[in-house]
Amino acid sequence: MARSETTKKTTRIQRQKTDVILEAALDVFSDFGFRGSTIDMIANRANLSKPNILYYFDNKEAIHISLLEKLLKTWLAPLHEINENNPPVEEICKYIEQKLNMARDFPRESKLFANEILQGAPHVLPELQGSLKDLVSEKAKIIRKWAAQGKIAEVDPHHLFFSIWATTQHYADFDIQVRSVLNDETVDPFDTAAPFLKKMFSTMLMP
Amino acid sequence: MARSETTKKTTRIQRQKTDVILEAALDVFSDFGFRGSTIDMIANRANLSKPNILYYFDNKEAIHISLLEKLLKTWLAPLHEINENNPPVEEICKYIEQKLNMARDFPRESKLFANEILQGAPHVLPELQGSLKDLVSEKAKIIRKWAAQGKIAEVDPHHLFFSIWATTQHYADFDIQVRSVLNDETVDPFDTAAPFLKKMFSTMLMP
DNA sequence: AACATTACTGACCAAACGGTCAAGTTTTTT
DNA sequence: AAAAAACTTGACCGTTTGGTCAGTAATGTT
Repeated sequence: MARSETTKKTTRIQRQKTDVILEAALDVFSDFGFRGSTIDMIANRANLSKPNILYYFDNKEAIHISLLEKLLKTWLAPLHEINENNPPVEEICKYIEQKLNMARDFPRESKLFANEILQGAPHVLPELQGSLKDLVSEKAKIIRKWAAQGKIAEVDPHHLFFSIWATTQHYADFDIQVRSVLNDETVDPFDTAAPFLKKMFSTMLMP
Repeated sequence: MARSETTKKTTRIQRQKTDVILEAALDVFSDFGFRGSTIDMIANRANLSKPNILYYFDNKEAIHISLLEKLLKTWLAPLHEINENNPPVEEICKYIEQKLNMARDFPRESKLFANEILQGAPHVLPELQGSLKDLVSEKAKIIRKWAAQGKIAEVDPHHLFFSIWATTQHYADFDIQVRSVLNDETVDPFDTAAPFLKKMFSTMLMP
């Protein structure tokens, strides 16, 4: 077991080093996937020795899981914020903007998550079937309520969320393809994506 | 160099075995990514010995590249079919349906491609910047023409394609997440996704 | 049947990898 | 200042992995 987990107190150095390691690991894992990454790559990026990494984490998998746990919390935060009492279309557009900003500002996290899901979610399947599913079905109820009240058009709430996730995360995960196809360095894909997506979803939701 | 590439003629056995190998490799690569897959895993799945695999392919990378080349051809076929002279919304909806059917019927190919792009497209970057970019800008012209003629609403053609790709492929690549959130084995996600996506995009394109 | 070509495999190798450990250094505590 | 605790690392180990090769078996050709 990693030394840092045997004691109760966390020291200053422990906090600093685990942060450095996780930061480096995010770089590496998001670029090469779990199996494509090596502890040596993480150690080099973090300017630490391999045994030093393993002093703070039990093994390679523990680093990965630690990253995913951190990620999941921030990843679901915007969805939590959807509020039944605010104007529906505004609320959805705000959610889209937040998700798009996250894709722009945290592309490594998005790719890490995409990698994990692509491989069948070996580490986060319980969370998908638990907290994520519950949160989504809670928010789906709100969407259905809005539709029943005539505030928005009738739409399948689940597919609405899938589409928002897919379109926003696409700009982080498929970044290289987006830029290859656009091939116009003067324009940031995210700047033009935001109005496009907002228009698309608000048009669909218009009663 | 692989024996099969040194001679001009391809024998019956060569065609059979390379097919078996590529089929097994698609299984493995789409599940574990390039780096997460081993030649032994492919050999086991194909019921062949490892050296026998390497008799037909130079190395692991050659199998991967061979798969990607095969994939790219069929992957872009539906986009080619978009015809300027047909009714715009129908034409886009047909494209969406074709892409969604491909995600349903060829999820392994979709995941293989997603894996490749996520890792920065090390093997297909030239194709993205070449044939894909050219094809997309050709079809973007058609979209803009339709809009100028008032046949559809004004939309950014590139983001339109990105959104179609993202939403349709999402059901293959993020399959595990989709099913975790829905958790309703009685309904096939693809069946309900089709009308949802068609409605979303046709509403947006309505002039 | 004799020969040539193609197909196949067990044994092997070097490099890469995840992980360990004893011994040393630095920091904190008293 | 001394003792204790926390931190760091070079050297090492067993396993996995991509790939080779010499020799054998099967297939096709004349």
